[in-house]
Amino acid sequence: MRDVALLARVSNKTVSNVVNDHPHVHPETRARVQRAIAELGYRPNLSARGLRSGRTGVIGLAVPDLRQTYFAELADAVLAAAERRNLGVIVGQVGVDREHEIAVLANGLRQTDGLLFSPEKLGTEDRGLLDGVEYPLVLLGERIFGGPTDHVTMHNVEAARAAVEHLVGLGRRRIAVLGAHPDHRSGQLRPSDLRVRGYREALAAAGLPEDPRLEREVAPWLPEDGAAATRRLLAEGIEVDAIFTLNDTLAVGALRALGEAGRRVPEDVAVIGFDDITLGRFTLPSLSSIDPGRDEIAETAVAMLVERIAWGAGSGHAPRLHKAAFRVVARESTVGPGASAHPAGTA
Amino acid sequence: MRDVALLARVSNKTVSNVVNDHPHVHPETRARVQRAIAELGYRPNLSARGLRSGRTGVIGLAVPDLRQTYFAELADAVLAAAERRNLGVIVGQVGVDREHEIAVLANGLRQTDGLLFSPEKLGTEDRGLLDGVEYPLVLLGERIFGGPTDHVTMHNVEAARAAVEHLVGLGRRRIAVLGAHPDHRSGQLRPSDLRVRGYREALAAAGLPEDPRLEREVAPWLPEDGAAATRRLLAEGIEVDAIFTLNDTLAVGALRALGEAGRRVPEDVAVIGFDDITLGRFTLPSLSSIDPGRDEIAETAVAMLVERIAWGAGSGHAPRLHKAAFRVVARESTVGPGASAHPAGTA
DNA sequence: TTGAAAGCGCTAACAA
DNA sequence: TTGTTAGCGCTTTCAA
Repeated sequence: MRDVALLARVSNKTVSNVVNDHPHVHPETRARVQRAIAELGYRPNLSARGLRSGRTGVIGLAVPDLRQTYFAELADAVLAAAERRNLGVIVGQVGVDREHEIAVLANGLRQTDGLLFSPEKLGTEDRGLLDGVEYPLVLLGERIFGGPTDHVTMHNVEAARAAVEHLVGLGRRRIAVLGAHPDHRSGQLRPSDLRVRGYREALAAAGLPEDPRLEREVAPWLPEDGAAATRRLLAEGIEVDAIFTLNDTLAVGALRALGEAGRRVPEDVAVIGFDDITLGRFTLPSLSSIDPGRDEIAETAVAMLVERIAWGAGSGHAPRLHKAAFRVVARESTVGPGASAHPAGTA
Repeated sequence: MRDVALLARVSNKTVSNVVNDHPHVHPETRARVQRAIAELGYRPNLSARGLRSGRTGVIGLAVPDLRQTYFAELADAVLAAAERRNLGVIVGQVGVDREHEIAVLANGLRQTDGLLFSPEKLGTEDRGLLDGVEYPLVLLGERIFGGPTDHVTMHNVEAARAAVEHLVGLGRRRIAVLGAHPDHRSGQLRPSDLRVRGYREALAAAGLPEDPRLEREVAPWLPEDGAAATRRLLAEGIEVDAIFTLNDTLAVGALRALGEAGRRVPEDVAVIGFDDITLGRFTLPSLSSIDPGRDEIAETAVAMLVERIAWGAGSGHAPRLHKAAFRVVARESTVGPGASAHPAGTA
C-alpha cells in the first residue's frame, strides 16, 4: 500500500479511500491511484483490515451435515446470498454431538463477523446458552425457540397440514406419518414435533380419527430409516393408503420399500415428503413434496445477520422471527403420471 | 492479551508462548497464565495473528456447485479433514462461468493460506493461468493436467474400465455409455473423456465392437439429462442390455426412464453409475456404482496443501499427482436383488 | 526461561 | 479533497 501511495504520489489514506470506494476522491486522483494499483498488482491485506476495522468480511455457517441434501442445498443458497454481498463463508459441520455444538456457539467459527447456526442437538432447554453469545447470531431451523436471537424458520405446522390436506383431498383416509421423534411427547419443538402437529390438525379438520399405529417414530431421517419403517408398517398389516414422510430422504426409502412390497404408488399408497430436494423430481414415481422456501430462508438469514453486524454488539434490537413461504408440490407419488406441479401455496 | 499478561504478571511474549504451546515455558508460569486466560475469557484475535504471522489458519475450497451430490459429499470430507488439523474452510462456488473461475484462481478465496480448487470450466488449455498463481494450490479433479501444481484425482480410466468389465462379466454385450462430452474429440482430458476411454478399453479387451450409437453425449450430468438421454436411446430402437452412466445422478434419471418404458432393471437392462453417492443405496433398484475414494481424495488434498503451506511460497518442490483407490460397488441395478456389495477394488 | 521493543498493513480520527 | 498520526493485537527478534 505504501508502494502504491508512493507511485501515485498520494498518501496511504488516499489509497485506502480509493480501495474502499469512498466518495470525495478527485476523479483524477482516483484514476492515478488505480493505475498504480494495477501496475503493482496490489491487493489489500484482509487480515490487517480486519484487525483495524474489527470486521473480517467473513460469516460462519454451521450446519449438522452437508451429506444431508437439505443442508447441502441450504448451504448453496447461503453461499449465493453471501456472495452477493461480497462476504466469505466459513462452513462448519457440527452435527456430531452436543459438546461440539456448544463449543461452536461459544466461539463462533474462527474469526468471523457473525454466525448462521442450524443446531441439531441443542434444544429449547439450552436457550440459556444463547444469553452468553456476544457476537451477531441468526438461528436457522426449529430448535431453541424463544431465545434472544433472530430466527429464520419455515411454516412447519401449516406446511405439514397442507401436505396432509393434499392427501385428504385426493380421497386418502388411512394416512401414516413417518419421522416422529421417539421422544415427541416431551414438549420439545423440533421440526418433527411441529410437522406431526400439522398432520394431526389436518386429520382433525377432515374428521379423520387419529390412530397411534399410523404415527411412526423414525430417526434419523435417512433413506434406510424410511425404508425400514415402511417395511415394518407393511409387515404389521396396518391398512394404509397414504404416507406423509417428514422429509424427502425418508420418502426415497419409503418409495423403495413400497416398490419391494409390490405396492403401487400412488394407486395403492400415495407418498408425499418435505423439503423438495432436487432429486425428488427424478425418483420413480417422482416425489410430491413441500417446498419450504429454501432460497427465501437463506436470503433472509444473511440479510438479518448483516443488519445485526451493522448495528454492532449489544444494540438491544428485539429478536426477530421470519417464516418463509411454502408450497405444496404435487408430483406423481400423489397424483400419478402426467401430473404437473400445482402451486397450492401459502405463507 | 495485555490484560492476561498483567494479571499473570508476565510479559506478552509469555502469554503468546503459552497460547501457542511453545516448549520452554515453566509449568508454574504456564498454569498461572492459563488461569488468567480462563478468568478473563481471553481469546486470541486471529486477524492480528494473521497479520503478524502471515498465516490465517483458513484454507479455501472452490467447487462448481454444492447441489451436485458429489461435490457436497466431497466438501463434507474436506471439512472433516481440515477440522482435524484445526483449519477453517471458506467454501466458494465457482461453476457459473469461466470468468468466475479465472478470478478465483487469480485471487484465491479471500484471505486464506491456500486453495483447494476443483475447476469445471477451465481446461488443459488454461494451464498457463497456473503459472501466475503465487499461493499454495492443490487441484482436484481432472481439468488442467500437467500444470505446475499438486493434483489429486481418481483412476478415471481404470475405474470406468472396471465398471464396464463388471457388466461384461455379467454377460452384457450391448453396453451404452451416457455422459460423453459433446466436444469429446478435442483432446481434452475431462472426467468424461477419460471414463469414455475406460469404456472403450473394456469393450476392446472383451472383443466387443464399438458402436457410435451407444456412446451418448450428455451434459450436464443431472438426473433430467440422464432420463432424457435414456428416453432418446430407447426411442431410437437401439438394442441395449446395459448402461454405464458417467455419474450417479445421470443413473438416477436413467433408472427413471427405464422404469417409465417398462424395462426391467437389471433383467432387461443393467445400470451402473460412478461416484457412489449415498442415495444410490436406496433407489429402486439400488444402484451399482464406482466408489472413487472420496475420503482419500479429501484427506490427501488437505495434507498436500498443508505441506505446501509449510514449505512456503516458491519452494520449488516438484508438483505431485495422487490418484485415489477405487472400488466397484455391485448392487441390484446390475446383479439383482439379494446382491451384496462385492469389493472388486483396486488402485 | 522470560522480557522489551518493533512492526505486520490497514483504517479511524483528526488536521490541513 | 487530501495528509498525518496513532494504534488495532499479535508474533518476531534480540537481549537478559
